[in-house]
Amino acid sequence: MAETGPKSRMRGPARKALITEAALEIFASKGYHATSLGEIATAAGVARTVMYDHFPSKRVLLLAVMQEQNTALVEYVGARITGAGTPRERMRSTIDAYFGFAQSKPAARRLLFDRTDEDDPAIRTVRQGIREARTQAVTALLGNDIRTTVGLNPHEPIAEAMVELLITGLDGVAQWWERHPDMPRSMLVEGPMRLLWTGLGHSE
Amino acid sequence: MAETGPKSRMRGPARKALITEAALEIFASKGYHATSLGEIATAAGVARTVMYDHFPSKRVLLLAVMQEQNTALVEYVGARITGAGTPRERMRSTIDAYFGFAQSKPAARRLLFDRTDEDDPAIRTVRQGIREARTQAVTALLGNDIRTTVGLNPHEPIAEAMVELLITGLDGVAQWWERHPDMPRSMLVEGPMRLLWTGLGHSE
DNA sequence: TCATTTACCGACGCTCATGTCGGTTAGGGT
DNA sequence: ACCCTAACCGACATGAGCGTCGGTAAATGA
Repeated sequence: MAETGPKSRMRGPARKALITEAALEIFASKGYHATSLGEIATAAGVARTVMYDHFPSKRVLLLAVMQEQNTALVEYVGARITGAGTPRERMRSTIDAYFGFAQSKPAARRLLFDRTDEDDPAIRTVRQGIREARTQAVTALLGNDIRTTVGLNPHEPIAEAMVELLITGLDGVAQWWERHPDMPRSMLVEGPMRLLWTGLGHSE
Repeated sequence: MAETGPKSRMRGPARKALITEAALEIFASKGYHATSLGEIATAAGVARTVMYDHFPSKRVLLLAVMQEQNTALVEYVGARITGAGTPRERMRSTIDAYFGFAQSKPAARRLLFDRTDEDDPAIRTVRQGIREARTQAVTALLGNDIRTTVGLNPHEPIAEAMVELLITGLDGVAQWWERHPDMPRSMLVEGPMRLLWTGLGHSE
């Protein structure tokens, strides 16, 4: 927990920021149901009931944190994905940006994309929306290449499945990176680029 | 819930099988913390306390179901992955087998591989073991191709990351398939095969 | 038929977490 | 210097879920 000093009374927004920060870490590490508001409150240096001065319920708190981190993600990746350059350059840049996000905000990545606690309808809906936005963005990025190389209409369902393969695969690399943080980011960008652009079949 | 009739007393193992079956479905659909033993008991057609005649605790029940379904997975996929044929043929066969498992036992796939409820140390450990076994098996399957085409020593860490990319990517396709069940399995096998063997870069 | 095993259940105790309410006091505005 | 906004907290009510215990009656077998 981040002790801000022995005793001091903060202004609303500052305390709220501390709370969302703590909530992000704990929700991401333990999941929604396994974390209690008391835990988050303690980590934020405050009594449990103060939570209700800022958020009406545990669920709303989680949803607020998710929205907040999603806009952070969009700031990280959004510009790269629609930028200039060849598709290959844009793809490398996008992958790099996503790994940058995963590195500097690992808890946010987990909270947004790990499939956890989706029994709650509201949580499920929000996550689904975020995932669909990601899929759509990548489809727009790669649509042409999917057509010319794999020979698929990017609007056909099977093309969507291929985009899903890329996205979840790259996210899997990001998860692997959490367990092997010594690997330099550049290598994690170049590896998938070679694999995906070259393919496995060049030996035949 | 599967009503077995108005009233009849089953022998131990039969009732136990009903319980694990119900537990698989509900644990997979709602996650560990969000499901109660009472729910599973009702679905199994029995009072809640009967659960304790078969399993000492909720956690042990989940772990038992996971172990059970993991051996089912090994039966599905194990033979294919070490079978005969070119690496490409074995890879196609393995992908097909995994999709077959995902199709016929979607709840089992979710329970074994979705990253959920890993706050519990025991659950985390078991899942990690299952995932590592999967990674190791695929590394053995593809090690040579990774060397000859991507130019990586299959024992180097970065090669492990690439295997992780493949595995999580394919699992992502399986997840996508749950939401689009009309897609024929053969197409879901051929799509990734073309994508991964051909690569995206043949247009340049 | 009768005894024994065992599948099954209701009621209880306990813990833990959410959300409410009223009160207290620090600190900024005037 | 004083007031009053609002940041903060303790105590309470409520409910859900886990695990225990002792009892009941169905099935089995002799």
